[in-house]
Amino acid sequence: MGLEEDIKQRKFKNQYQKAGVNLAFTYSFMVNRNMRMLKKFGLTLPQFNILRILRGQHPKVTTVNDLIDRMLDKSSNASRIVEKLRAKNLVERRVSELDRRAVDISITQAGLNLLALIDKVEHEFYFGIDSLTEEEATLLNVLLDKGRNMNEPE
Amino acid sequence: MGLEEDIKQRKFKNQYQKAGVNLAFTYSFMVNRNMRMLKKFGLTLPQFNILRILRGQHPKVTTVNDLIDRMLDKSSNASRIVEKLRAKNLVERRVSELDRRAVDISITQAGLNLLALIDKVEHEFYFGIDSLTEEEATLLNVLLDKGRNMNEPE
DNA sequence: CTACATATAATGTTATAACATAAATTTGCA
DNA sequence: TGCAAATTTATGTTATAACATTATATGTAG
Repeated sequence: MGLEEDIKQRKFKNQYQKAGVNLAFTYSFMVNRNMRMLKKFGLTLPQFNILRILRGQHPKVTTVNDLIDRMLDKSSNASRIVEKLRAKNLVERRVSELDRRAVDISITQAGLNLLALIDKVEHEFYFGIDSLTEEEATLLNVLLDKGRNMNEPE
Repeated sequence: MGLEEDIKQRKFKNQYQKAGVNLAFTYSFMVNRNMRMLKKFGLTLPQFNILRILRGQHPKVTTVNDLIDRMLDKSSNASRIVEKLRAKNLVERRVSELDRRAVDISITQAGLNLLALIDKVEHEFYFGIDSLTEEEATLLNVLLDKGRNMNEPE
């Protein structure tokens, strides 16, 4: 279904305006689906994203600052999300030896096990796997990357 | 800058996985910018979206149910967002004559004036206007529409 | 006409996001 | 060295989102 029908009777002034709305609508569509799926595993989307970053670094540790850098949404609540994960024994937290301000975080075996479980349905996080060819998906990525290059407003 | 550099050192298994992450990252990029801009006008993004729906219907009225249908994120808090707008005299609310459960909402002249002001910087909501050709933007829209067609997971 | 199901909006509650500030440590430099 | 500035994380506060419930009105079957 095209965007105009999805959000009902709206004309767009140009393709750039439509792309902005389309991006938001498509994201919302995707993220609702992802949240529903993750809920079955007892995770929120930010918790899942942080777990994945930690797995990517494993067995190296990751500081809170590193997490914030790599998070998609740059939330300032990384500490609290980590604490939620720690309460579930999915991560460990330890004051860094080198810099006692910093906190080294690492994923636990339980965390790795949970992610391994989620990996089995990972395709549900993919976008367009049912409907785009590999070439189309590649092109979509190129266009998204390119579209983010904008001039600073004012 | 490409996605891999933006979120630092990550390899994707395939273009569909990358597209899912890319969509979230690009949306976050865009929405942060939009929120910052709207804040100057004293609006949040959901408030702005509702105002625009109301303007699209103007001078017809719109019920809360209609709003929920047309909202991008299907928030269940439409009533409260409308109340925020009413407190700023940007919308009016009146119990429907035909169905006394329903509430007719309409944008006020002040609301129209505010949107007219924002219209002048509307291009900041556009995606890719600085970097995509019209053809590329059109193609992006086609790919997003197409990519949303997925099979229902279980 | 009554009783019950449905529709519509508002509200209560809990969790999270956004923003500001605080506390502890490190760094750089006079 | 000593001290201000910067860095890193945690926490306080307010606003909003998500989810459930309630209140009121309408539709409908008997």
